[in-house]
Amino acid sequence: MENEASYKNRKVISIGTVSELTGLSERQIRYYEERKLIFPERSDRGNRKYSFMDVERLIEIANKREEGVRTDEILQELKKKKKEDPVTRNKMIQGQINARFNRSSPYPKK
Amino acid sequence: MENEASYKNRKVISIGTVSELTGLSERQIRYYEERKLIFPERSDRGNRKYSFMDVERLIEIANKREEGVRTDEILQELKKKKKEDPVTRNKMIQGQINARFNRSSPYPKK
DNA sequence: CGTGTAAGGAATTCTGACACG
DNA sequence: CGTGTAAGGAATTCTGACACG
Repeated sequence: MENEASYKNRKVISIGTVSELTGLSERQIRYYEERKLIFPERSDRGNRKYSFMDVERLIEIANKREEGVRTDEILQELKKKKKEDPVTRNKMIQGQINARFNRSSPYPKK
Repeated sequence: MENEASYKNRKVISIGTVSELTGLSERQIRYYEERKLIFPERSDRGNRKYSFMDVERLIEIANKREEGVRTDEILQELKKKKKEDPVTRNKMIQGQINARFNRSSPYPKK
């Protein structure tokens, strides 16, 4: 249950550390959030928290930006990638299976 | 190269977050470091940084403490465990890999 | 021994805005 | 569009110490 993948998605890294890890300025990191490219969580008092997955995505974004790709183009690429990715399809199918399974459950949600 | 295990050992979590994750006070976390039970890294400005592995160890420590085990006893148990655990050898090798990985970071400590 | 707390300082993070372009 | 920066405030973290025990 507590597998390695869970570490990758836990939002526990603060923006200063993410800045060091990615080489991006905090300003850039916040801007990419504004452009819907990343979605950090917030701590109780409002500090952004990122996962290793977010850090990797930011590095990808940084690479694209170096090539001159605009943030809205990067956003489209990320959306497209999601659909094309064969793993995503499996997950979507799995989602449908789960949906059906849940629907036929003898224990309705309400 | 960028395997899941590396996430578990990267020291990127600040003490406030570790406190939330473990339920321990910052005072306690710093004290366990003083007693050589954990070894966080330091950021440029001297802020402690912990890994998920550290968080798990702290939870273990907290459980022992609840049972009334003293910190020096916990220290002995950890040492003993290290020798007995066949996985430890592999982790030590992983540690060397991480050390190399960190050394090649674009952001050296100094 | 293990942990709480007040103390003072230094560094972190946040938001909204102006600037350049 | 994308990013730098100064601004002011609020929360974070650090160390060394006193307290209780």
